[in-house]
Amino acid sequence: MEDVEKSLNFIEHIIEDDLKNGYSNDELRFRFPPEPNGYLHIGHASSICLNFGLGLRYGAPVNLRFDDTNPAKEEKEYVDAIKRDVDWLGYNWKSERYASDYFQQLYDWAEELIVKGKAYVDSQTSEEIAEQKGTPTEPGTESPYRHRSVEENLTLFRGMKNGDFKEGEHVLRAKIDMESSNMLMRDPVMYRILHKPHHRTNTDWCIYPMYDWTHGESDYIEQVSHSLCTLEFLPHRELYNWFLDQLVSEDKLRPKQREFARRNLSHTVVSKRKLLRLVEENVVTGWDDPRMPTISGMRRKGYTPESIRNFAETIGIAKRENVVDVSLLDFHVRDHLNKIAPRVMAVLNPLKVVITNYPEDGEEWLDAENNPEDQSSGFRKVPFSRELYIEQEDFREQANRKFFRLKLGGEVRLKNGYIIKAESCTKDEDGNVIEVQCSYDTKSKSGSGTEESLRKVKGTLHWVSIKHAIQAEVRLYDRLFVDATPDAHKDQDFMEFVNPDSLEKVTGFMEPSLKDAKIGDRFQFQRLGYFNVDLDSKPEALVFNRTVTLRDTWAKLEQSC
RNA sequence: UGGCCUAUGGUGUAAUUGGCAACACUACUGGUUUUGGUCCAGUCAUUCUAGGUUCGAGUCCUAGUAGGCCAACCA
Repeated sequence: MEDVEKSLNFIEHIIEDDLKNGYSNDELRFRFPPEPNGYLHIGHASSICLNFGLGLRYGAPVNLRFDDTNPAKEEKEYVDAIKRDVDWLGYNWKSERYASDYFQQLYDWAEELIVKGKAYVDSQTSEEIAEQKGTPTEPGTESPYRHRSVEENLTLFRGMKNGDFKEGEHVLRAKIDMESSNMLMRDPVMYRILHKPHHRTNTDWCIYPMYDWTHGESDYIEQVSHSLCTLEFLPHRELYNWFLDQLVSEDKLRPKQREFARRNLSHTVVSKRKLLRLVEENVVTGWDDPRMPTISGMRRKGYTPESIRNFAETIGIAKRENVVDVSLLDFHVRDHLNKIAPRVMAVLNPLKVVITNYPEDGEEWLDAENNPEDQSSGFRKVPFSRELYIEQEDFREQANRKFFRLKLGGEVRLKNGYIIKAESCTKDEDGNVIEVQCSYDTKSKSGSGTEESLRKVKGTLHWVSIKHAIQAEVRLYDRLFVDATPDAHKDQDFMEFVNPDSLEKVTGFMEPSLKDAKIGDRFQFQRLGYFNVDLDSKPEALVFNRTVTLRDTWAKLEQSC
């Protein structure tokens, strides 16, 4: 009765089948295996939610494993950033692992393969090896070193390990099938010489295992039951299984690799190379710029972990090409923020309003509801006085009846305050309205219970008392790209689609309750959107980011007005 | 010229494995509302094509078509 039977995705179907056919629930184990060579982005978030979500669903442990087999690209800084991001998303890993933990075991197994005649040292250049690899339509040819003796292979491999050779002099290759229709089975490289210090093993090793020789074996060591990766690894599965065949013992669980389609977000690029260009060419301010699709960027922008998890859950997982519309992410961000974000009033594009029949030095503190979605959030006080700011867009000298805002001779309610009527306005020499003179209905105060206070007027505006307002920098973000698939155009560089107006900085005027806002605090600026306090913010100089606008039916309607 | 994967509304996923194509988002209607927000109700599909099997096909068979992946000492 409680929850409607949720339909399973294809990965869950596989697991359910395995459970029916002999796997026990406590054999289930997953892992999230990033290479620590960059920052995590929304695509990784989807994979994190898949693996950790499965862990939660089946009560199974999930390891965080760093695939750190290439010291040329990897750094501790990224390890730390990745841990912080996964943690922020709200997931707990059972155990923190590193492929580098397994270097010795991997090496020992490699010697075993040599002894069994399943691996050999090749002494050709990488160009020669590539040449012999053939093409997808033509078979490869065998290396002249393919039939070295076990003794010679062992001697050479140990020499490689001991640092007797320069980079590129030798590699260790698996001896499989140079004519396989799967290029990866044509004697793949297992080890290469790299005289580079590793962020964890330092100079202990100068040979490093390749991905294919490392990943499945690491899964095996950790007894991962289902090793999930993206579709481009599908051809690797045959090799994954071949390596496992060489060393799996009967009494241990044999990991399975299964592949799913990576999620693509519209109006976004995620490749490290492209994000780096955005950073280097100063299109954004850094990897955590709120416009970046990195987890750190989304965190800074004010997205909540819950909204990202809900998003990942909603889009699901499958095997076909996809481009998820970014509006779905926006929906989940709004959906969660609507429930948790306190409402406040802030004016970003001020127009002065003078209440001519309000006392010159008058001031009163009105009750304002913090969140109509959350009764427990209570009320706060908001100051009212004779001179206020409203948004410029909220006043027109004249307008048709679809304009539910302030116009000359018309009435409108000030949120939490009084009903006012626009009597006149003054303009500068260019004809721009710079001030509106209004009268207020003295008995119409919100919540006072008077007949006047219950009057219905079409339109409620947010506002702020000028003399009480605090000023703050507000950063208004828009999509970084104007095209849905910026990097899918053959003849155009993705940089051509950068939105020139993705950031606008304004000075906002806010109700004084915001004075003590702390970095990361989230608010709804009523009628405008959700905002949070940026990292750059200081107590005396607050900085807000617009996380996402409110849904705006009026903006669409406006053209027709 | 080879091998492998995929195809369901504008978008992303479902369909008890052969039994009324469902859910969410978007868009559009209307209602409620002291946020043009939220909330509520409604509208939007020849399941890539053509044949076939069947009482019955998104699902099975055959032949096409389209898209993707594979030739790093990257992961």
